[in-house]
Amino acid sequence: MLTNSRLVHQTHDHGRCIKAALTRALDLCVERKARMTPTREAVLRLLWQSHQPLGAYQLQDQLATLLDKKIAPPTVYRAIEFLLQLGLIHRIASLNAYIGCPFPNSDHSNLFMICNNCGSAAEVAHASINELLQTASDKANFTLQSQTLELFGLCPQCAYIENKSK
Amino acid sequence: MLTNSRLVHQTHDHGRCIKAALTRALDLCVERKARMTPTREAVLRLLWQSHQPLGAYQLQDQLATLLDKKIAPPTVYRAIEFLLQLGLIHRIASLNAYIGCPFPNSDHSNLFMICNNCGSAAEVAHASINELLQTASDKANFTLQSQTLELFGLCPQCAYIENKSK
DNA sequence: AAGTGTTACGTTATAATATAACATAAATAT
DNA sequence: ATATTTATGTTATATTATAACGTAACACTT
Ligand SMILES: [Zn+2]
Ligand SMILES: [Zn+2]
Ligand SMILES: [Zn+2]
Ligand SMILES: [Zn+2]
Repeated sequence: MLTNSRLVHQTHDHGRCIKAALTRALDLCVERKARMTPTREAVLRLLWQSHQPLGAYQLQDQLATLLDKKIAPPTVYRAIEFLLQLGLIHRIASLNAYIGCPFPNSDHSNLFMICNNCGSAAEVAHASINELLQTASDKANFTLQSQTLELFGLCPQCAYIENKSK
Repeated sequence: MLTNSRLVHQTHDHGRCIKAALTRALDLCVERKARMTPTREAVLRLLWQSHQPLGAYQLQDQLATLLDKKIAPPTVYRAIEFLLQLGLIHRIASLNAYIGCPFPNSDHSNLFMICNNCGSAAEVAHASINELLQTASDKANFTLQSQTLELFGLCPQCAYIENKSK
């Protein structure tokens, strides 16, 4: 079970998260002969600014500040599309939002644990869940191609606080 | 494993599906002292007209025909909201679309198998998947409250046709 | 039956998310 | 240098969803 769940839900040296993500991204770009442009890098940075998914228009706002110029929606969506293609980020369908992928190299069917209270989202690659989904698909004669798996609830921190206040 | 997958992906007496859904809905309304109005019933009918999820604006179009009058978005969304509350329909987040629930009584965390080719969606309540998701959440100290689980691929029929044509 | 509160619907406007279409600029290849 | 590809700028618009406020229908009390 590959996950960034500990990290996401605890205070940590977050500068490292960002730096590591950028390094991975640059490596992947070299490998795939893709170009990491300023806009694309800025979007990736913003998506790693926190462990909370951001919407396209939140990104747009923050890009204006970061790049010090107005960016129109198509540009934002193009950068998002590019990063999605490379597997550097994911889309959280139930939130219409995007988040950096902590392990873009490993070919994974991912799962997210999203906190209803603080909005943080941890990614989990859980082999046995994926196997079970595959088995269930097989049994139904369904040819599984992709999946959206988003769990909502309370992260450890928020659950702790909630319990305390009772 | 509770599922309507066989039914969804095969030709069947679909009138029965619709009739059964309406009966269940009316029963539930009596039980909950909720009102099944013409608009609400029409939306439910439309969502059972096929086993494919429909978007709110598709519903709007079809409502115009079915009720023989123009219906504005808020009315459509109100009916959707009502049916969602009663658990009579589900929202498919990755499609922004809605579909009738085949077993609204059983308290279930559901899963959908959605065909990328024909758009049909089967619902599956799979206890061991849910248990595993619960276990994974527990391990991560995550308090699971709800889930979105949508599998995309090819339904048996479409997979069969695809194989044949190769 | 009349009055009262509640629930649902009508209507208009608008918010939020996403893409189409076409022009320009920058990078890469020949 | 020129041609080709790739990325971005720009304008307009499509798609999904909700806010706000008024009216009508229903249901309960008296
Ligand atoms: Zn971090
Ligand atoms: Zn939290
Ligand atoms: Zn049917
Ligand atoms: Zn199909």
